[in-house]
Amino acid sequence: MTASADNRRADARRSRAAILDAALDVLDADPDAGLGTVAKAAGVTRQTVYAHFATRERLLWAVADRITEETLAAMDEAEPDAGAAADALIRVLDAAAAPARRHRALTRLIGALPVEPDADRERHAPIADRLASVVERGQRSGEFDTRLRADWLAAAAVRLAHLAAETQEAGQTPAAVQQALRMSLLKLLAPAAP
Amino acid sequence: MTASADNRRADARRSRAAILDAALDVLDADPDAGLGTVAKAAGVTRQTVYAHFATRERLLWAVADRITEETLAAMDEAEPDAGAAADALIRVLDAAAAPARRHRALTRLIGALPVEPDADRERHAPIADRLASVVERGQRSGEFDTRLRADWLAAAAVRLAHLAAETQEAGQTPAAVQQALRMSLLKLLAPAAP
DNA sequence: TACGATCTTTGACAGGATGTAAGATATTCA
DNA sequence: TGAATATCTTACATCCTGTCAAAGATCGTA
Repeated sequence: MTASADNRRADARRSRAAILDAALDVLDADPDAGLGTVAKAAGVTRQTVYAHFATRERLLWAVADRITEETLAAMDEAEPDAGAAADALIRVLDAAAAPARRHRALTRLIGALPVEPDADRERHAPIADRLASVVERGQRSGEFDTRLRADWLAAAAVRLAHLAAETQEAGQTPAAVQQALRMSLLKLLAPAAP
Repeated sequence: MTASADNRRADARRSRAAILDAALDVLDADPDAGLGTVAKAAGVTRQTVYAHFATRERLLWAVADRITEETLAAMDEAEPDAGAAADALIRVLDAAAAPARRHRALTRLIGALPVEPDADRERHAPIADRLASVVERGQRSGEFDTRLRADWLAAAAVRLAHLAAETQEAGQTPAAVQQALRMSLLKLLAPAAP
């Protein structure tokens, strides 16, 4: 009764992991690559891919989960509970951006998947929650506005961070973009004037 | 030398328009539909589609252009130059949201297309420009903050409007979402405190 | 270590979509 | 009406997704 809920699957686990790794690489380099290409990169047959993921879309979702986990880990490492809420928020936002930036094409691809809104929300819930709790901390401490919902503010912060990332890709200097983002966030989050 | 740069194409124009119309309908209902389905809906053969659009992707871009035009028209009808800048901005933003909402699935599909950042920016330029000039008007009149660039503020407003649309789809009451959006925009755009 | 269960491989197939091509036919404009 | 242009029909090549079945390899365990 030692820890092995995964009965009988030493090689199966290996394959699954290899496929996921390969999918990360291959599909990020070419989002239109077929499962055959992924399989080859994983050192496995196409049919083995199907043995683990019934459909292309399911594989994509599994990859999405993986990126989400990376993101969560990066966020947690950025110490959401330390220091001023505003600083923490920016720090965590920045950390969360890294994995998505690392897998740009793949992120686009996954974002384009047909999705029921509920499942989508549930998928992003852990990320949204972490941000929302930073916002809540700021609201409790008086740093942030309490008239707007924490989840709204958290989501808005994410959007602005995305915009900043894209603006930067568009060629503006990182410093200028960083400053625009920071000022925008501070204005948006600022508590009501007395 | 009368206006007919489109030499020799009375029926060709008809077909092209029919195909575009059909693509709007069909692909919005089912983004995975094949070109055969589009052709049939247009009352045309698949090969005729290829005669007008060398590839599926090109057809999609043509559809995107069409939606962009719809959006521009809707924005212009919302009188960007009338009244207070903040009201105008919200009004125009709201008008711009309608076409995208009308073709939800299609918008997703197009958004997922592989795209060179430059081409993408150029494509959205007319929309961004209109919004930016409303922002500039507000900046000149002292309604808006001048420390942030007008194009940044315009883009930020678009993101927040998107967020509002999604939040509403997620089940929150339109009134609450509208209010959150309005308050957020006003805070973000507000001029620096003396 | 040998067995039985689980995974993987091989090979093959069906269905469907994207593109391409050529010749015949119809439409348009002049 | 005649010449140019667009469309239709038919056909083909290719790629990708999914599915199936049987043989082979690997794993955990008795």
